[in-house]
Amino acid sequence: MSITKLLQKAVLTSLHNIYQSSFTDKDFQINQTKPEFEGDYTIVLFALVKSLKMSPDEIGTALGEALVKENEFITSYNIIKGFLNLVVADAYWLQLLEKNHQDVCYGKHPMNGKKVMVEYSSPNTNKPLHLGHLRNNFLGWSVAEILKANGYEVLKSCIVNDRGIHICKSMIAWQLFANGATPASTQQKGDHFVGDYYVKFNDEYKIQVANLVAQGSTTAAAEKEAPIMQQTQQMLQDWEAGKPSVMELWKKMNSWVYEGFDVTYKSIGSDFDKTYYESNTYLLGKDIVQEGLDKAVFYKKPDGSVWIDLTSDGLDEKLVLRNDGTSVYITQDIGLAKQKYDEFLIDQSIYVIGDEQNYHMKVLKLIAQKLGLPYANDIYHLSYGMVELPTGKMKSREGTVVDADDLVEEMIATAQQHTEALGKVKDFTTQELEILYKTIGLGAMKFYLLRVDPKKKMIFNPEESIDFHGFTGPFVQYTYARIQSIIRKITERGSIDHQEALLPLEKEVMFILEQFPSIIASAAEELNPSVVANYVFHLAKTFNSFYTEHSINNAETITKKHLRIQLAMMTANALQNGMQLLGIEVPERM
RNA sequence: GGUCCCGUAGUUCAAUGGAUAGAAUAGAAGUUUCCUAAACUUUAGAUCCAAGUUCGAUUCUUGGCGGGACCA
Repeated sequence: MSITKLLQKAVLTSLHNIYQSSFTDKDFQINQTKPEFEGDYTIVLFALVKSLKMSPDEIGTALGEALVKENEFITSYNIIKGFLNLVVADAYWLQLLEKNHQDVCYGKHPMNGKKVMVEYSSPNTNKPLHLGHLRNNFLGWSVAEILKANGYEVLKSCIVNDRGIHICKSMIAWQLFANGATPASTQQKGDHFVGDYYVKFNDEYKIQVANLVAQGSTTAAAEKEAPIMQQTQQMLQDWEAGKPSVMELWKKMNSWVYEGFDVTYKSIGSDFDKTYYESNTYLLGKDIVQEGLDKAVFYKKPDGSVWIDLTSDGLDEKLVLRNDGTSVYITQDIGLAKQKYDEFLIDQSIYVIGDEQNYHMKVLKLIAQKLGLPYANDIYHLSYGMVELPTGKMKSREGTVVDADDLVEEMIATAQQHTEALGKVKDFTTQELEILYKTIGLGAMKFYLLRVDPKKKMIFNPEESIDFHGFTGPFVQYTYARIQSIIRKITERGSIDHQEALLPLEKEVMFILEQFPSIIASAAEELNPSVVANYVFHLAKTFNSFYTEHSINNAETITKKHLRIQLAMMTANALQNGMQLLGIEVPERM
């Protein structure tokens, strides 16, 4: 049990003993004591003042006395302006250390029998991944790991947007301009190759529209009539009709893209237990439309289109089936949500999708609820903010989109430069160096994108992202590597002296280590990896202060040495486990 | 027009309604005969504005101002 829970229970018991009435944990708060006061944890007394009609000092004194008397792990107390500061016994921290310093599972929670699906990544097959996708991928993967560490069975899934007008655009452009070129013939990664034709489409389209406008068309008419657009629309129809030549081209170009994606996914460490393709799911949900009509949740307009009225929930009327009988995104999404639930019997369905789709996801959940679908309440949109550049939003038209592959390459190259400049690993083999550069470069990038609260939009500053100092992945990795270096030199282990008083920095590190299980739990509750990133940095930072101040191998006494070795081991373990939850490896040397 | 989100040091980020608002980076000054200086120490610097609720508000409410997203 965590120390805060122990304290909570102790306070409730003491309060009951003193005042003979029952309280709940909502009647008081437990905070960490501010460093300028003596103590480890603090009970805020103000909330009790009202119900007990006594001064904070009176309550604090009675409570403090009782707590110290009734609990071995609380040694003393002091009261300052309505705050009851409690000192936790050194023995408590020491037994925590002795018990857990070798436990590689420290911080993780037992299986809870619940099954969750996390859908993330979800790329389009008309262009390569960019910076925004990276935030999505790292978030999704990390959230899945965090849930696993909290005892959930997790399925990672991905829906590939492999059909539709945008896919046809690159197909048309390839037909028109490629002269049979392929990724192999141009030595290009498949996703980039296809992405280039998507760009070519837009270039040509722009020219054609301009020409039509010059000939007297209105812009709106020109955009509709441009020959290349007409061809694309025709191709979409052919695709839906299953025309063999179109299907063949579609399959060929998509396979190029998948080859490219595979390389990227492998390098950034994304993986999936189940991949859905929109070409297989886009017809789903039509049966649900009928069900909705039967239940009068949906209604039909005179033109035959089907709608749902969400105005009573503060939203709009929403189209669920077009008058030509084709479905819209929301229909498919409801269909896929049902399929996921039916196929895997999941308890919760998490969607890692950008906040631009907040409205859409709200509608999805609401429709599911109105239809009375059993999984409706377990749909959760993990909404994250867009990644912007210091100069503003990324715009493909202005060529400011940061490509994922380029970025990865750049980060690894930067890691190499820094490492070479420091010259600490000259004895590494070429292969070891390659692994190290990747570990550091990707570690820096993942940490940079995960350290911010997912809900908030973030600014990606290229210069800042390649800085390996301060609040960064390499900082944490470095702390880990230094500890490993010490541990490698250790020849003996021994027991620790429980009588010896803890130094402030020793205690501070243990204090932070104690919180690790609670941190993992709240990261899962909030579905927020930045909680872990902040924690791991804080731990590393505090350990580094301890490390410079106190020698481990040349400690004052042999028992101190044993204690500090255990402290270092437990810290390294927590750092490694915490980083693992973020999808970041830690090197033994750097 | 409607719905929603966001305004914290120069910059990028923290802070279940609690004590003197924390970090990082950039700035200034230091630390290496000693376990990896990708480190450590010291220093200066911020809650958009105005009301309200509260013993207490960065946090909750309302209204402004500024920025962003989405819906037709």
